[in-house]
Amino acid sequence: MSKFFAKTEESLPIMLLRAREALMKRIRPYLTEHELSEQQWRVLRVLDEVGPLEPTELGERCVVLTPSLTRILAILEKRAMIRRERHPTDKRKQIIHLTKAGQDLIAIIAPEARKIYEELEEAFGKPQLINLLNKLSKLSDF
Amino acid sequence: MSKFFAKTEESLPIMLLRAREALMKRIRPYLTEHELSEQQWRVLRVLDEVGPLEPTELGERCVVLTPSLTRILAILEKRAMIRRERHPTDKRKQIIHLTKAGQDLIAIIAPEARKIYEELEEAFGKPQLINLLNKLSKLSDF
DNA sequence: TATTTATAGTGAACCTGTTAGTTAATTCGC
DNA sequence: GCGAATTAACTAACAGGTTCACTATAAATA
Repeated sequence: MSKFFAKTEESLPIMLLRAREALMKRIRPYLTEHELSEQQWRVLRVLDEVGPLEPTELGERCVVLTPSLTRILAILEKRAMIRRERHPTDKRKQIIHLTKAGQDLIAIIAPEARKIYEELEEAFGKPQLINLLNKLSKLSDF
Repeated sequence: MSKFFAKTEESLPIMLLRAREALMKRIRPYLTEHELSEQQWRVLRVLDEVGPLEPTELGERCVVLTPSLTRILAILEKRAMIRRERHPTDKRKQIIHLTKAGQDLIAIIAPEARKIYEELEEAFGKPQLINLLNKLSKLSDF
């Protein structure tokens, strides 16, 4: 038996969970302050970076399944952070736009989030982080 | 600005999520087959490896918050996979035991799970995995 | 063209995540 | 010993994760 999963608590899925938790524990307070969930925050940021998107692609980029995204978009729409347009040629699709209010919210929170990443980079070392991201990327293709 | 979080989709939290998803996508079917959630599976495995535990410590080891654990234990108890004992000296506490039925279920599923980890090790390289686990461990202490 | 097949988004059901608040038991400080 | 603070477990409420089913539209194909 391989050593690295001798114990459940040291198994890769758990370790990925723990590591993520450690990060999010720092970021969450800033989001909570503005009544945003992690997932809502991801949706807003991706829309800001990539531009208007169809829900399906938005979900893939955010790693959110479409039933969850349906609910998230309903909430964000109610708060006027996003708006929907019909797709010009395919009536099944929508196009999700970030509103001005959404952009403004991002502008407020982004600097805080960036600061945390910079602390991480300092504590961890940039080459180590790059290496880690590469490994995670390979793992995602497994 | 650092390169490694230039895009939300390549940020560390998302990459950790993606990597975990890739793994769990393979493991989940075996759990679903036996009507177990990921979290229920973790609880059973930890109890099997560590022995009887108080809920608080069990939750920490499984990376499950106590409100979730309360619900999970209720389900597992109803299915007779675990049983509860009162703590001998501290009446606030419980001690959670794995039952024979729980052990049997683990014995059925564990080989399948192990096979997937071995595939991963082969595809990824053991040293790489060890290195990855070490990095994740450091990250957890951030 | 008519029929089948595939895709986009939603709805429902169930479990988990997260925060906040509750109760009972224990421990600490006086 | 007595009241205050702490701890263990639970409950409640709402959001998200996961699977399945459904509707509407589009694409494939016969």
